[in-house]
Amino acid sequence: METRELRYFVAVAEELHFGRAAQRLGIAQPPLSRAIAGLERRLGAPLLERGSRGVVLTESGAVLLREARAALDAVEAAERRTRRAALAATGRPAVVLAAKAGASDELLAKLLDAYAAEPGAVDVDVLLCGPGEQVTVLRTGRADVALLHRPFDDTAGFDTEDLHSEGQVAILPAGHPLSTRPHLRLAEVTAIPDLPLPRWPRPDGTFPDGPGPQVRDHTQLTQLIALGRACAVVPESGRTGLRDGLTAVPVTDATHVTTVIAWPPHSRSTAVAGLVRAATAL
Amino acid sequence: METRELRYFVAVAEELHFGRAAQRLGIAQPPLSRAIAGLERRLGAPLLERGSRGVVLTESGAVLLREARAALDAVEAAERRTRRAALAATGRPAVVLAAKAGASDELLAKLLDAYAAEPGAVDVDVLLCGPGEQVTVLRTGRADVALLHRPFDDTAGFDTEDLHSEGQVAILPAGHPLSTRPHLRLAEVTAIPDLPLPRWPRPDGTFPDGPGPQVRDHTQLTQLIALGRACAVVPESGRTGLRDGLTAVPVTDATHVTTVIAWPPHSRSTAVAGLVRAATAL
DNA sequence: GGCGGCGATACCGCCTGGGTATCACTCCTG
DNA sequence: CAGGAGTGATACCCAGGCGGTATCGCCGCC
Repeated sequence: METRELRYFVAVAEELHFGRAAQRLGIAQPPLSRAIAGLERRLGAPLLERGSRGVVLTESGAVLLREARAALDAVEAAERRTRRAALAATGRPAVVLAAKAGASDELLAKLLDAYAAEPGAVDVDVLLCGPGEQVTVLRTGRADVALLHRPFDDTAGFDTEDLHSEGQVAILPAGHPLSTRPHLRLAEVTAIPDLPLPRWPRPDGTFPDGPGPQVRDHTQLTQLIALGRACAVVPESGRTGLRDGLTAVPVTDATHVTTVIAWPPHSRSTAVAGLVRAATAL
Repeated sequence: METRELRYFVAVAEELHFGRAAQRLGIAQPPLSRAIAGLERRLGAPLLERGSRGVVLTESGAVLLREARAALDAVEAAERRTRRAALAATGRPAVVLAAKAGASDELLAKLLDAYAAEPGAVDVDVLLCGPGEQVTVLRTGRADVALLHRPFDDTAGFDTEDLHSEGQVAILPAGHPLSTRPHLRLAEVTAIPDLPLPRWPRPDGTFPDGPGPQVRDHTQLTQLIALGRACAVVPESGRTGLRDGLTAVPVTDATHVTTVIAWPPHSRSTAVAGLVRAATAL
């Protein structure tokens, strides 16, 4: 199987429509039909059920979609990491660390300081990501190492070391009746009238259905809370540097959040190893 | 990057010789030279140093070799798993469990029994592997789940659950002076004159240099020990069903061996989940 | 029943991957 | 030192396959 075929299939499987998929791929629809048909023939597996109103994935198609995404990520990572290795060989070597924007600020600063103090430390490019993006950038080789947060991020497929565990707090508009309470239970927070929890985008950029405003980053979130249009439950470290007009109240029964440092399992980079060492020694 | 290019590069990087690589790939040498040159041009990275006596990998080339192998494994896994999904959809679904031949026999039997007793259990095809092969078959989709042994097998990149931990024993010919000892230290075993530890093949099939007979499987090993040509240090469970003429003596300071059940991190198979559940409940 | 939407098929042209022949270079070696 | 062997690069050609346009077959819906 060629990566071209996999890309074609993923496009069709995501669009569930040959025409749109072809458009997205920048080719005409007939070659796309042929390519998918060839794939099905060679695999001996039906991948799509063609109905008169678009297509749906078969069982095998769902398997291939998942596997193809992983394979394409691996190919993309191969390309990126090779390019970066070539750059590192000529110019100043660097390592890319992915972190969620607005999270673990303090930990991140300490980590960068500790690593920079190591002998042989190289430049660290910090790649700030939206929620959930770190896993993708790590898989596709745009980053060499990442700070993730269990259980929010899916650490499966990476090597990880736990760094820090913390409880969560509710962020409320200052002056809200509940903001004076010493602590809250999760059920109380989700049930606050007129202060719904926001909806975060899925990896594909779409939003789940339901109430609550759509939110893409930390700034939007704090702004919405300050405006009294939402509340949020975030790790304790998120209360540092809280803007005016917001209060944090511990949520006693929210799951603990563990910050972990994660890297691709077959990484041989000494820079990554150094960062991990510095992180675990914090 | 197309998988064809990656396969070409891996062949050259492994052979370190365009002619032999081309032969292995079943193509002529010139197209191979062109393909590699194109790859280097598009990546903007030198991959190989051409000397008059063959070629050597550059730094970037070593990175690409590692990444390309991973990517090709992922592509191969996509293909295999899709085919298997199609078969499962029509015929009798099954799950492939990889285990090291001659290891964890008892655990394996108990696991198969326990899983078979579960409601909704499917057929389990047991794929017996040579040492180190399980990791490969799991990565390339020839198996869905595997029993691995830390620290011998590299569990990086898989999800795992620990099942069992045990010490190691030295296997000696019956009648050997040391065979009556209640226990041994590792240094004593490695220093036995005329009974060297055997050499196991590397993943690519070649053997490391050094003393000791070359061994490919458990039968060869026990036979060589019975002949008084070698000794071995194996997990305790390897002493069950020991053939005549062999004795086992505990090695007190050998690292403990942990048997783990491992599966690809993004597996969604209910059969794999069932096996893992049955295994952890043992 | 006609029309619109969607995927499949037919057919064609060109790009590119693969083949053969040959070159350029570097070590050996007699 | 000349010649030959070995290795990768280059030149050139051919054809298979990929992508394009035109069109068909099928289904659902006004």
